[in-house]
Amino acid sequence: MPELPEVEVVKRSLERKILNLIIKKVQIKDNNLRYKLNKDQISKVVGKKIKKIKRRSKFLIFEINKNLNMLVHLGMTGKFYFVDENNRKTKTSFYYNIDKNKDQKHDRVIFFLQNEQKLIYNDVRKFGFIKFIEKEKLHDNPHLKKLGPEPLNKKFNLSYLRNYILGRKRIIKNILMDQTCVGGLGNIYVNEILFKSKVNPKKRVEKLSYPEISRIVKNTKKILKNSISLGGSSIKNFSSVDGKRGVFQQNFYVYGKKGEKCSNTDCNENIIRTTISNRATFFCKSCQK
DNA sequence: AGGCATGTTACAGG
DNA sequence: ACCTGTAACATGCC
Repeated sequence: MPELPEVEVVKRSLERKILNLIIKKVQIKDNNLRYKLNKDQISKVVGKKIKKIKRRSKFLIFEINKNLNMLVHLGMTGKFYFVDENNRKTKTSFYYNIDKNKDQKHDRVIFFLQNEQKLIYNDVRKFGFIKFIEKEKLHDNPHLKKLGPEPLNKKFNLSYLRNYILGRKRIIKNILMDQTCVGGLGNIYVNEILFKSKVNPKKRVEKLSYPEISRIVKNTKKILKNSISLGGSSIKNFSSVDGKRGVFQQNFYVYGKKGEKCSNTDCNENIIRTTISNRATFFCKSCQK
């Protein structure tokens, strides 16, 4: 589910709820996430305060008592939700599975917080992870070290991308998916960005014109910002605070639209689905050259 | 039953 | 060193 906009929405929602709360206890329900948590790490966290929450590409970074960081990646299906003292789920904008029992089955880590609330990390497929890292070791953490610029940062601009592309012989979709080029884009957004930019996902980067590169940069920012403002609901089961479903999904132009008519008004082609590096790729062969 | 799924990473081969 | 494709991870849904 979570690409940059979803992670950003999760971050903002968490900030509103858990900032400056003390972690009273951490319970591991299932320690088979991508990396195992160990007891040493857990004991360092207990009794400490969540001071700050940051996002770097698709990673969440919780600052705990200034010198300790908790790095979280949601993988494909990771999510956070809250349970109050009566074991009632608290609805938040990142509460996306309606079925309580099913949800509980995939609870992996429970953080018992100061105000009698539990913050639960739930992950169906267990591709996500939680890691504790000393603050001074954070900057050379292998997960973060090689990340490219944030797509919404001004460092990600025409000259950056033009330069990055220089001397590389890859197709544009793989470049945008590559977290070392730009950090935070995933399969859904890259499909959408290339459609809006009228660039064929298989186009080799050395053949891109400046206007095309420029459109890609601009549409990247525009699409991500728009999705964040809609609550980052790129997700099938997403349900926002007021119960509205899939707000963002309704805004897909190509992703999952195989066989449907191209949404450009002057075009009569149908959207094609193909595969690039094992990932579903949707495009209009008439509009995206 | 089989194919597919928002992500990352290791590996083999070019 | 750079690039690609494939498979693997674990689970559920259509």
